[in-house]
Amino acid sequence: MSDLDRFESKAEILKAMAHPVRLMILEELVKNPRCVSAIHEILEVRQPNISQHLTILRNAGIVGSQKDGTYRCYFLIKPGLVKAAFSALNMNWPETNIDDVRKKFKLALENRLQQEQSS
Amino acid sequence: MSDLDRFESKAEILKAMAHPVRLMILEELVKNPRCVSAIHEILEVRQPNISQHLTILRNAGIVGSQKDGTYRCYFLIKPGLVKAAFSALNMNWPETNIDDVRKKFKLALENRLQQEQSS
DNA sequence: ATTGAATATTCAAAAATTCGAATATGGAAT
DNA sequence: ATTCCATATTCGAATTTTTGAATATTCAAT
Repeated sequence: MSDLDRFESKAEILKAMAHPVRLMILEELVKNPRCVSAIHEILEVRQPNISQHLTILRNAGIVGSQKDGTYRCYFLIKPGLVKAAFSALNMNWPETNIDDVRKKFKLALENRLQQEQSS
Repeated sequence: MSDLDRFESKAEILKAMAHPVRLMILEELVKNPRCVSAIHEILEVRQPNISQHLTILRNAGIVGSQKDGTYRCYFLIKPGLVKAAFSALNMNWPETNIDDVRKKFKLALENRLQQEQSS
């Protein structure tokens, strides 16, 4: 697997998640499997559009679905992944200290210039 | 903050990360602050394009930068966020058992229909 | 068979993203 | 002052995403 390929599939997952409506859908699905009309009641988004977003999530392998009569039930294929992503986004992360950056950068730069000379 | 707004900013972050080249850049920055030319050496991407991707990451508040002479050093503003995101993506998550879904969905559906009647 | 409810698909237009090419800026060194 | 190096910006074309509108499909119930 090429260096770029390694990230293609991860980018696909992130891209599929990277939409406010789809995030809202996923938040619902974290709590419970839901059929389209249940999602439709919660979100102020037209039904065909919800189906479109669900298709995107399905194609990305993030959700799966199962029919029950005229209903279709959607669920998270890897709930852990979605939960972990949400928790990463919700966490109040500390911000980098700029002085640390300066130190590390100086070191990295010196190493790089040294390598250039020796090669 | 409206229900939709809550997810707008999270979607912005995910969208900014959701590109293979930007993921590669972020993976480098997890290890160390880097200047543009260092990134350019690692990735097979033209320099202006790297600057464009860095601008996207900067606008999303994911990276910051600091000048040193003609170099400009980029760093992660919230390394924890990026690390958590990578670890979520790298983890080998277990997949949902389809029978669990059936049970949960039946329950959720029944509750929903009951609520409709009583209202 | 027909109807109605739940969901999906198609199409088109607007908006956003992507990236190369060319060019610009800004600092260092001569 | 000029040149060189590191980086940024602009512009345009190709592609992709987004969403509404209209329509199609599928199943259940009558």
